[in-house]
Amino acid sequence: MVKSYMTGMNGDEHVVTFDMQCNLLGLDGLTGEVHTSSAVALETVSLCGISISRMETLGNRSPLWLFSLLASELVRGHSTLLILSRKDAQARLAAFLLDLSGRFRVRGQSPQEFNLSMSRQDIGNHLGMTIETVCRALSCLRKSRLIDIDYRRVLIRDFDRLHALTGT
Amino acid sequence: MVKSYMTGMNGDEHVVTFDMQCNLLGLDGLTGEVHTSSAVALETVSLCGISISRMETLGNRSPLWLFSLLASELVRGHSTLLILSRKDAQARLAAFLLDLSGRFRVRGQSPQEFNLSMSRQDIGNHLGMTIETVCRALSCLRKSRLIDIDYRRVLIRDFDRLHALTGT
DNA sequence: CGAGATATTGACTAGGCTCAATTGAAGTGG
DNA sequence: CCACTTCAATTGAGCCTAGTCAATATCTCG
Repeated sequence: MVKSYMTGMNGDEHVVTFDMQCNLLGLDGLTGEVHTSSAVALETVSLCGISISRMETLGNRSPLWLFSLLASELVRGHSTLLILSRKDAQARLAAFLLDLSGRFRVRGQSPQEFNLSMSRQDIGNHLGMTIETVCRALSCLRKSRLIDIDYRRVLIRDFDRLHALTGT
Repeated sequence: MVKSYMTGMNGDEHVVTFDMQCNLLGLDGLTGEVHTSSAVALETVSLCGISISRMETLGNRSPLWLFSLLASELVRGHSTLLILSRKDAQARLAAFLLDLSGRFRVRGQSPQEFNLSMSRQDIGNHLGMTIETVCRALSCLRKSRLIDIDYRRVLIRDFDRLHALTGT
């Protein structure tokens, strides 16, 4: 798991995405300008660099593939936007956990039980809420029997109600 | 001015972007799947359609141009994300107005005085706040002598302080 | 085991939402 | 031209969610 973040000129950071295996990082650098975001690994990772010229070659060979990739990122961003601008703390957490769950699923790992690689701080930063609110919302979800959570270990107990909570 | 919005399955709408002359609409359709967003014109507009195959041709001719275009949208989305997740009502409005101002500027129109083509409702929806909060925040900015606003007519009186307010 | 980081929980406060009333603008038809 | 309707915008009062400040609790790692 790798987190990507942008840094404001006041030095404040905003966690934009958490990326996993097979994700492409640093697409924001394709503007030709500088990268607007940085990234740090949250655990030991191996990664593969792709030069701009290599990207160009790939683009020539199958432009639609690359377009759709970028467009997907665009759509993903819009979804995140929707959640951030309209949902309350619990709904955000629910959406966040379900997003992670789905990404574990497509990678053949358990969508039901998994470890959070990131701190509460990072989660809160990413979802636009304080670390305390993250804790409280998680506790609330636990008390409602929607999830079990013990530090960074998550077990999803009720996918349906969790999904209903997100309102999407 | 055209607004693009996504519709949740509960029928609720979220205004994702406001687009102007020379903007490309519907890039989300490049996933190859369906478009995730719809668009409505807020005033009389003329527009030019580009087919997927035409996009492919353009992509072959100058892939980097198209990449950078999509990447720019990506970065733009991330900035919006940052504002939505971290700023309060006044800062969001300030950022919104300055964004519009800048876009008028590059199009040779007055960056200082302009008309809002969209309703308070749309603004609130886009910025993730209620219509009442939009009004109150605008009134507050007016009382602070940062802007003049009369219905949809906006005059920016103090760019510096407005920019400072956004905290970016 | 101890130190420092991370997480949880509580009490209080504040910014934004809800509900409600009023004003202003833009038509519409007689 | 004016009464009437309709919708957008503004403003106020009260409430509620999430932020702030503060105190513990638990984990991690040397």
